[in-house]
Amino acid sequence: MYSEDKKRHFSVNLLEWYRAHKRDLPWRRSKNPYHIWISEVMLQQTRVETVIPYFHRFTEQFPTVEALANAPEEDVLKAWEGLGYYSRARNLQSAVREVHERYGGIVPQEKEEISSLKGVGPYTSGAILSIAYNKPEPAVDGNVMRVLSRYFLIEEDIMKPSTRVKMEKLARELILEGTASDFNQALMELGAMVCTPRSPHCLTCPVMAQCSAREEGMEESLPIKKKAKPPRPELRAVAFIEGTGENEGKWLIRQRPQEGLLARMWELPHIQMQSAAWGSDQEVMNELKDSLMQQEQIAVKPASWFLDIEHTFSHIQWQMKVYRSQMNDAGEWIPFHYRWVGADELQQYAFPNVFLRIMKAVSGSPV
DNA sequence: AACTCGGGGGC
DNA sequence: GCCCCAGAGTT
Repeated sequence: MYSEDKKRHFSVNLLEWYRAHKRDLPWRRSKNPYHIWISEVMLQQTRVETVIPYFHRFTEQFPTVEALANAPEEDVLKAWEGLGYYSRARNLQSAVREVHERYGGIVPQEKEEISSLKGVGPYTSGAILSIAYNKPEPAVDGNVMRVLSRYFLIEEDIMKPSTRVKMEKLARELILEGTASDFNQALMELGAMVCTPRSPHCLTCPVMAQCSAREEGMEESLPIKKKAKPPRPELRAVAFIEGTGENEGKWLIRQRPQEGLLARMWELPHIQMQSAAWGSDQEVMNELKDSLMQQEQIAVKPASWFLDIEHTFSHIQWQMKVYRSQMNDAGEWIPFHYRWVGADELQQYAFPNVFLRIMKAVSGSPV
């Protein structure tokens, strides 16, 4: 495969570089496996700078396995609000509850046991075992695949599972005796700070001397990655409903379904529309009124256009029109997953970011 | 193997 | 706009 000299040069120099240049990150200040675990789940597909404030709040609110295991799920979701991929939060709490009950609150050190926990895949299991327990397991994420694909000039599509398996085998071989914790973090640190996706800083790289991509002038064209499909557009009409009578000063919100996109989070009532019906505001408001009556049995009166807003997920793009609305009759019956809430109560409910933006635009202040 | 699942930062 | 980010689960 690759020469022992090339591999050793990589491991030795990368490790030395990391110990001199590593960033002072909150989750590097202890080896608490539970805290390492939280950080690794938050960091999935999420930047370090984004995670830092969430990590501080989360570990303060749920400082131990027991604290998170005993917390109401809605509190956990609220603490995750804005971070995205909310199944991460639900899976984390579910897994922490299993650790609490089955393992006495001790994060397991066996690969099979930790890998069986919800939300703990190949990367996260390796990251926890190596970083917290210094076990010689690979932790291959996007950073690592970029670094390895360049240094060893690997031209396989990193989106393919088979490529990740190959990278894990290689990464495992690179771990020197007793250095797994620092080495795995060093790989990711190099990818984040030096071997960046565009314009890598090769002149400051500790392993430039034997980097194959650098030798071939290919560092900018690796790794190879197939393009993702563009998100599909969806048209949605939103009713921003202000209460009257006994509900004066309150807004009508509803909880999303238990499964699927943004599961169990709260939102403003809205409907999806077909492009054929996506016409004038008057036509959209009529459709909004009729559909909410048919689908939810609530009598809403859309009154005036308020805002157009777009929100892009990984696979869907919501194009939304928001209408100021009222109910036909104050105090009317509403379905069980609906709720009238005042401005002070809104802070207890977890909302997807797009609805936070809408409510902020309406109220002129953060909710 | 393809799809689902958020949101933001950097260029 | 586009890409990518300390990915995992489901089909």
